[in-house]
Amino acid sequence: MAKERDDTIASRISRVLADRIIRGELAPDARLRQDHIAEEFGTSHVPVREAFRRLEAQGLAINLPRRGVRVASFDLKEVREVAEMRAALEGLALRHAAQHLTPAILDAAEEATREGDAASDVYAWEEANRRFHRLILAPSGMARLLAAIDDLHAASARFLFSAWQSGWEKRTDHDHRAILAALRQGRTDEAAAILQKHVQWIGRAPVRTPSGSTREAFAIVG
Amino acid sequence: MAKERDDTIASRISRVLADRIIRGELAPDARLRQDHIAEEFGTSHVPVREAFRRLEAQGLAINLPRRGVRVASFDLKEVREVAEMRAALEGLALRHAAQHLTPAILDAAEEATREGDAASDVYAWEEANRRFHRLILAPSGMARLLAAIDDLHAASARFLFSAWQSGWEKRTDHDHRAILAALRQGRTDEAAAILQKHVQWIGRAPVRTPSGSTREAFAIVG
DNA sequence: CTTTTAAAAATTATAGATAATTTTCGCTTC
DNA sequence: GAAGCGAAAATTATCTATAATTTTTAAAAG
Repeated sequence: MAKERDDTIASRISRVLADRIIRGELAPDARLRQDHIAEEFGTSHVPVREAFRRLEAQGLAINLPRRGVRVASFDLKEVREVAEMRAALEGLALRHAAQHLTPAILDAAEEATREGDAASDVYAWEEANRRFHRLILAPSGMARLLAAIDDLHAASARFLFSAWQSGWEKRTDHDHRAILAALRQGRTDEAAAILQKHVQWIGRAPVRTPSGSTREAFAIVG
Repeated sequence: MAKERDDTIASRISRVLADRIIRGELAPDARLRQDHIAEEFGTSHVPVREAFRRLEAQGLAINLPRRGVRVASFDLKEVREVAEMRAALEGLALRHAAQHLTPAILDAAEEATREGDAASDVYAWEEANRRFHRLILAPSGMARLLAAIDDLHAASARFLFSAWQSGWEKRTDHDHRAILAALRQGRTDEAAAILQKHVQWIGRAPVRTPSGSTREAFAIVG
């Protein structure tokens, strides 16, 4: 079992808080009070503050010195920005990963696609989708690039969960299959082109606002 | 004068350490001892640890839990990786910035190019080069993208200072001028294409190793 | 002369305490 | 009822102290 020996309290707190922010349990602009969080985790506030620095760097929280840390807010402009950054970086990663892809990896990616298609809620779909992308990009072996993409996926997931609070409908992911088909035939440029288009597809869904009315929310659905 | 009211000790420490790492005053793999740094800055080690988390996120340091923080090391593979990430992201930023560029901005960028050409040492050149890139990309208004590019520029500068320890020779930057010419004529795609090629140009220089022999070092020179 | 071992020193990670600042909330005034 | 004011409470940022762990040093054994 993975001992948490090489894991500080700070990193554990930052993972848990990141997850809550992504899932929307912590709403945009919500204050993150260090002493409250410290108490919840049964620690002092020192590791909590270190966790905050991590969340800041990931773009999930913003720090206003002396006035506390808040969950970062976002808007359609940022959804577009993240989509375009993902297109640029995932395209790059795929071009490098292509030559290292094995049939086994592509089969695993296809399985992830099937699981995504069968997902009955948005959380299951997101997990499968993220696994698909990671599977085909990780063989690039570009650590810095992959870390940047991971942070963008976290942002994407947040947008998605915010927009699709309920009412996920199953659908067949034709893009994923087209990407895999192109990769299997060695048509890397075509695979990268589909991928770049794919992650820039922004879906919209109606969400209920706190005031009871309805507005449109936007999110990356690739 | 800029009061340091909205500036924590931690952020000041992280800026100073980042600068030292970039300039090579702190060598790759050098240990960063929190108590020593705390003493130097006349603080306790708590803000030092927060600064470490920032450096980690920037890719300038790596943390081994319980075993301390070290200056991140790098190799030719990472130089290439950063160059390609810069090409992808700066290309994206320029395409968005183009429509917001004014003659005044382009004039300022041309002035930065002239200053870079006239620079007599690598530090002055890097400063002018970074200013050129920032000037033409900032009008994109894409905060997350620009922050990512800033971190990549920090990495680039580190590679550069590591390779060009001495012996900087003046040269005229034709790429910068070609980019500006294309932008002035509204040929955005051409400008972006030159920029993407430009930042992937990797120069090489001989460096003396600690053992007295000579090897080749590589760095992004755009 | 290398390897092993054990004690000593240094270092990290976290807790608990405190000063400074900001936020909250009730009271007053318009 | 809105706007301003001023304690009181809450919160942040930092420091000092301490337990746990790692690294270094040096001596002992092979």
